[in-house]
Amino acid sequence: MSGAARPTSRDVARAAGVSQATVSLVLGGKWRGRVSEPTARTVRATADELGYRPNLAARSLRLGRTRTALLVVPALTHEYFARVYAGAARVAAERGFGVVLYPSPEGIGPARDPFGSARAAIDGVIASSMAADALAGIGDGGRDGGLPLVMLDSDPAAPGEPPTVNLAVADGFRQVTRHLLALGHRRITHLAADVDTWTFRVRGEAVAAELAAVPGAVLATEHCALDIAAARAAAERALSGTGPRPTALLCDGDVLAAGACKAARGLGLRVPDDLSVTGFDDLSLAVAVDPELTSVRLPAEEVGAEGMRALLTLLDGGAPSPSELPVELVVRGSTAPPARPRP
Amino acid sequence: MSGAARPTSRDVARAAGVSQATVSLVLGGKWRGRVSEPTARTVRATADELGYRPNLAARSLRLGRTRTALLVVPALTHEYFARVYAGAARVAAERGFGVVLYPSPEGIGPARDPFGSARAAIDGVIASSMAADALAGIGDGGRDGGLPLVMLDSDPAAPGEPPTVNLAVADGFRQVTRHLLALGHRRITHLAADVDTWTFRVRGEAVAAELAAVPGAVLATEHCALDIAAARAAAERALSGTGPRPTALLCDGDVLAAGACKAARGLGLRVPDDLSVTGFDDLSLAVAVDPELTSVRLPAEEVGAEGMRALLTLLDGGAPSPSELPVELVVRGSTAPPARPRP
DNA sequence: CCGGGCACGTGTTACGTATAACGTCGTGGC
DNA sequence: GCCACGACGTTATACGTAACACGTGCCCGG
Repeated sequence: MSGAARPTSRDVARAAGVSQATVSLVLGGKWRGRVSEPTARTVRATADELGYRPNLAARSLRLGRTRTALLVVPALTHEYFARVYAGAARVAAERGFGVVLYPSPEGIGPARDPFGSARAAIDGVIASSMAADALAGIGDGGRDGGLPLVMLDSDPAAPGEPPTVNLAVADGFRQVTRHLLALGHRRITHLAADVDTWTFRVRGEAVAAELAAVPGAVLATEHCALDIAAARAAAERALSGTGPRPTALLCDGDVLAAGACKAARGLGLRVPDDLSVTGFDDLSLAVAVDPELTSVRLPAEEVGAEGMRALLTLLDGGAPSPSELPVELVVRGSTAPPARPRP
Repeated sequence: MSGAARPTSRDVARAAGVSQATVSLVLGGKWRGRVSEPTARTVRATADELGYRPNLAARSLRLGRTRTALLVVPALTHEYFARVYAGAARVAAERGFGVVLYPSPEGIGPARDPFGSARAAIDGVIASSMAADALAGIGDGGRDGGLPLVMLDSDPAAPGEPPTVNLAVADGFRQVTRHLLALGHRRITHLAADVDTWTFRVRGEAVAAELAAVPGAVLATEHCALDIAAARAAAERALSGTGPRPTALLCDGDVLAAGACKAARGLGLRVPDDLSVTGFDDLSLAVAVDPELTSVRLPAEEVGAEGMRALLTLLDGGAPSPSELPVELVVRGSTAPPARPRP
């Protein structure tokens, strides 16, 4: 069925009338001063004609490196992580590397050792901060097993931390908070994801710090899980509690913001006339809902790309410096000045 | 830095006082009647203690198989394909396989041979129909290069087609059409994606066939690209053309439906009171927008899972039968009986 | 008492590659 | 005229695993 077997470097050598070693040298690019130009040309032509592809398994075995990185993310179905993957894969491909995914424990089945065989076939790991829990469960009691590791969206100041690639999340939240304050909002509720990772922890502080600078501004916080239904329920709590109602909901993500909008409509409040809502992440969802969400754009692809660059530097023996990528406030239709208090 | 090197099967053998061959036999599971139970136990214990992991490169080289499949999808950022991946990865993991992604040519850079090195390290390919174009450009002039291949959402009746896993897309469109007809809609516009693959081609026919059975029902079709902005523009064309306005927009996907809803609101039409809109795919987006979309739920994970099962069957020398997975209409708030014609 | 089997392992090899170590041939310097 | 040396390749080996093809003893039937 499959006809001829894949040609090996020896087949190429035979066809070109040289030794296997020469083929390896030429195709490996380290032949300067060892093989003549015409011979090299012949070898390349022959390899091309036979459709030769080096056997990666053999190469990996010989070199002890696999040219494959592992990317650990909590869930690919979240657009942010899909985009992180895309960026990482792009940079990897440029350098002849592959990227294999480990998309969270619950996604892959109840393996005792979740990495399973992948562990042996990779040169390094890029791990999302949100996946740190999964990471802790693997291998030699939570150690990285000696594998080069790059962390995404993890606390850069943590002691003994591996190289990190971060988003300026705190800055993003300061920006969005200032945007609401500038519009005139003074009663703001932070709809916070109940996820205990660095990237989420810094948000509340950033919001509080900005509000503290404005006399009369009051902050409330409502926690919920990272899905629409939970966000809707939390927003309903925030909007129907006793005391004066907040005029703006500052959400930890576009998904939460979408839930908040639904809660508002359910309560007969119009967005943004009666209630301003802000998102975060700037997913495609942000422009799919009505009104479109004021949000904060994250360079997700660049996070993946930069993470991969850092890992490659690490593999080359270098010491990548921690990087922080800027984010950008995108104002759309879900925010407006607060309605005048009812007479 | 990394301290001790990874233990090999020979290290285990030395520590356990047996030969490397014995270790391989025991750990490979084919030792029944060849190695005594106590010896086997000792070997396993020693391997465990040393933290032995077989070197996958070596194993692949020896066996000529890599236990890795390639999944070709057009874009991971589309939730449907992320879910297909999840399903495929789950089944693969159960069988000790890995899944590597090839997420479209534009996503991975302008490599002349897009598969690049991945090509050599895989045992088989699962390809989404939408990625057929990308597939055609690779390797030996469009041939599959002898690699086992499973197609997802591809025409099962095409001659010489590899094994396929399909969704009952036509049935889904018949269901959604009947739903609209049952509500009383007679002027329906099909907002169709301008993608020329089987899974999209069959839709128009299905809708037309259902409408043909109902006297007085008229069908229009508007084509657009698969994104929100394009859908919105197309919907505006459909809703503001001459002649009687359609009372329902039947969309090829939730993304298009979201765009259609925005168009409706922009024109001052309420959904579903003035216009019914239906989606397809039942992404998380369907319940994020307001009103929630009547849609058709696709077992995306199961498509990936079934595709992987078919590939594994193929690799075992079997002949998987084409499978068609059922879909399910989910009625939500974006559809209602048409408004009475204005007096 | 001897030989055949059986239970239990072991020696050896090959997978395809990269590279260190080693020729070989021609040529130029002295 | 001879040696050293550069240019050009080749031979040989190791990476770690799986599995084929053999040993060893030992038991048991004859």
